[in-house]
Amino acid sequence: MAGKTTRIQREKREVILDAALQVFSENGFRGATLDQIAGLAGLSKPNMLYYFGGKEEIYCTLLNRLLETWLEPLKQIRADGDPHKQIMGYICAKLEFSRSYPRESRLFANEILNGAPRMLGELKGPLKALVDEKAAVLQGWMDEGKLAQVDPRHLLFAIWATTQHYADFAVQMDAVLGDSDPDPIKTGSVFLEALFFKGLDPR
Amino acid sequence: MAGKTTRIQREKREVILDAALQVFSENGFRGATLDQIAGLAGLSKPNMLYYFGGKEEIYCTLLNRLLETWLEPLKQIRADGDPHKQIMGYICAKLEFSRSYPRESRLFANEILNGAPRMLGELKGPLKALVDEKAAVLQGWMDEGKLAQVDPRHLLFAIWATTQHYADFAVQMDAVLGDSDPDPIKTGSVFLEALFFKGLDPR
Amino acid sequence: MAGKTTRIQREKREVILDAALQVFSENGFRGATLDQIAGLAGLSKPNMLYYFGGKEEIYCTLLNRLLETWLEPLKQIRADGDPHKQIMGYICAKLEFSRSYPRESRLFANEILNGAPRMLGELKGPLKALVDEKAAVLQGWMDEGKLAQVDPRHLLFAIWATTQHYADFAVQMDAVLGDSDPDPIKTGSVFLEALFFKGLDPR
Amino acid sequence: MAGKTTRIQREKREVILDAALQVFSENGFRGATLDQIAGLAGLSKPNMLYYFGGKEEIYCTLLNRLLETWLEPLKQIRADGDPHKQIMGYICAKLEFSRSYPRESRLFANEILNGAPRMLGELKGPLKALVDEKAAVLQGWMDEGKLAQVDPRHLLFAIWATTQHYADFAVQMDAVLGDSDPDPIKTGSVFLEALFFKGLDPR
DNA sequence: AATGAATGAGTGTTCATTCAT
DNA sequence: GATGAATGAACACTCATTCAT
Repeated sequence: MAGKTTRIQREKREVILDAALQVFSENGFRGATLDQIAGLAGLSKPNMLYYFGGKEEIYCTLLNRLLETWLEPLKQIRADGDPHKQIMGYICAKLEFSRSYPRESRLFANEILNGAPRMLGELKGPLKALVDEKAAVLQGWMDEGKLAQVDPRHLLFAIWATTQHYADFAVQMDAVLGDSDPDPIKTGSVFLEALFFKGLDPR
Repeated sequence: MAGKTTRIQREKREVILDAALQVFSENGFRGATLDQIAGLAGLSKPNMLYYFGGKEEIYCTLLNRLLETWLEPLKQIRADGDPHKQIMGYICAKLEFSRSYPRESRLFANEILNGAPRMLGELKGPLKALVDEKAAVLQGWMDEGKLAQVDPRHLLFAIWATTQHYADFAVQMDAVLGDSDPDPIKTGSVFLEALFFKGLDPR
Repeated sequence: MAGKTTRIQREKREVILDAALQVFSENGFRGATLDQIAGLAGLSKPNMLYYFGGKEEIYCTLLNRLLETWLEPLKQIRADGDPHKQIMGYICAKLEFSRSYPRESRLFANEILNGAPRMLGELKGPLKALVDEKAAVLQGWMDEGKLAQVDPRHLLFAIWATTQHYADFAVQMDAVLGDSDPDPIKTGSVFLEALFFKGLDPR
Repeated sequence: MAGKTTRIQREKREVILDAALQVFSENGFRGATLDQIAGLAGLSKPNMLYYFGGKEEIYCTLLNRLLETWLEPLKQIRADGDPHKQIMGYICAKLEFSRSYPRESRLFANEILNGAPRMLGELKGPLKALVDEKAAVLQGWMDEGKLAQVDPRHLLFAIWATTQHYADFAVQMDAVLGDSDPDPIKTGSVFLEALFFKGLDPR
């Protein structure tokens, strides 16, 4: 019995979160209104607030969820794998994320752009720790001569920047590309693999 | 007489625009309030609206100005120059822009992220035309064997993404880098030059 | 069957009324919320409204009950008793009421203070009648020389004011007394008895 | 010039405060609405909030003002005066206050009744200090045999209770008295002077 | 050119009450 | 009897804009 009720609750919460993701990613925290979210979710505003305590709570729920999946691909980089394969795999995973979850990417970008008021702790804590760890892995590969000697953290920044760009700046890309490229992310994938493969070649 | 008044008017408009840039870049269009801008500019709200018709007008004035300087570095790429020098120069110019005008970069990013409702025309028009032109230049260099064969537009995207990242995601960078890197843009410059130089090498 | 259900119903109603008394006396009618009351009573809000028609009904039920016990001590004053004993007994009874039922006293005070919108009829009817009756008793004692000649109604007002003060203004008393007086009502009892005894002495 | 503008502002603030006093004293803090106050003051709600930061600020402004005048009569009690005259003067002053400022008295009573959440500090600080000081004066008179030996603080409580009763419980008094007493405070004054004069006689 | 004052349309949130089960 | 869900009406407060001077 409790299971069934919970299922309904979960479903409604999902509907709300999905609508909220849409609205927050398009308008940022302050720009979004609960009216928009409720309307998109097909609920009355007070009813929505029956499932979530408030605007902030909805937003933070989204952010917290996002962060988990956000860090996941980077965690997959293993020191005992082939450097180029690992990095290419990471780039592809990030691009896939931009393709499948562009709204999440824009939500994240919006938060950072506005100074990350609700996520700075996560960035300075878990993210920094993970980057430190993986930067050491990259540095190890460079020291072994398997990778060009570059700053490992800035390499990660470049991967983030280029791959997330396909989600965050999609409007600009579409405007610039017109109808010429039916699948920009595919084209981008080919380009980025080439760029980073050659650019990181140790020779 | 009109000349003297105009000078004062221009100065006040500059003060307002500077304050507006600050506030809009930190909070986005909807997140910013005229109170904040007026306060930062040291004017009363009604007085500010004597110089600008409204919130939208201030914002659009900023955007329009921005676009001019935004396109400038790209225009500098000349077909008769050395490909690598030209591209490295562009990257440096973009990075310098991120260093000197991070607020402008974030303003632009915010606008794109939110769907570019007030700039889509500019993107589809002037920007697309310029990109088409310069993409042809890049393609020419590639055809001449002076540059690796890659998609020229996505190359531009990558340059934009990586260089603007130093302004738009500065908060994240600072969080991840801690106090270790006193000048991340300098480090980034070295890294990006290496990446793109090697990555675009025609061999 | 109806008897058994009724017993449960009565018990639940008691639980609700007790919680409501707590909340209403602390926050007034408008300041109190059904959520608070239901939470304190350990019931769900809709379930609580199964037992009472609404906020108003709960509140009025409390008020009506209160009035009965409120008038009770005054009724005990008998014309054939000893004047001083009767009056001292009344003062003591009122003080005991302030000690044992401070929440009821504050509920009453709140209602009067707010203009007695839900109790004015009771005041003008039963209360006035009772006061008129007992005022005549007091007047009789005065005419017989057993009590100082004072306005009997204002004497009652003074007794009400001073005794109820120990419940209604308890917060202020505690603040003023600090920790010096472990039992202010006891001290007050001694004081009030002295004051009224001497003050009403016919000599 | 600044003076004239300030005068208008002050006048509006006064109008608002007067309306707020009316509404808050009738309904308590939570029971009062800004709509009521603004309507009574003849202003739109946002315009009212142009003069005061919010509901709390209006309320606290009232409370702070009140406290000053509230303590004033008690301060007038002088150790070198005649005990009975001083006390009778204090009672009269308090009664006058109840006559002239019944809304202020009810505002105060409401705040205390609800636990004094916004005034407890003032009660424990300045009020307690003043009471301690004046209680010592009273005690001195008692030690000199000029006043009956009673607890001086509870004497003050009794004076407060009886005099404020004429403002706080006016509705009840009117209901009980009907039309018989055209000036209850006058009658009360006579009664209270008799009560306290005889009640505090040292013999 | 500048400002105090004013306001209508929102904006997040609360709450008593009702509905469906 | 009991509860999760839903809602309309309020409510405190914000904000871009306008008006009067």
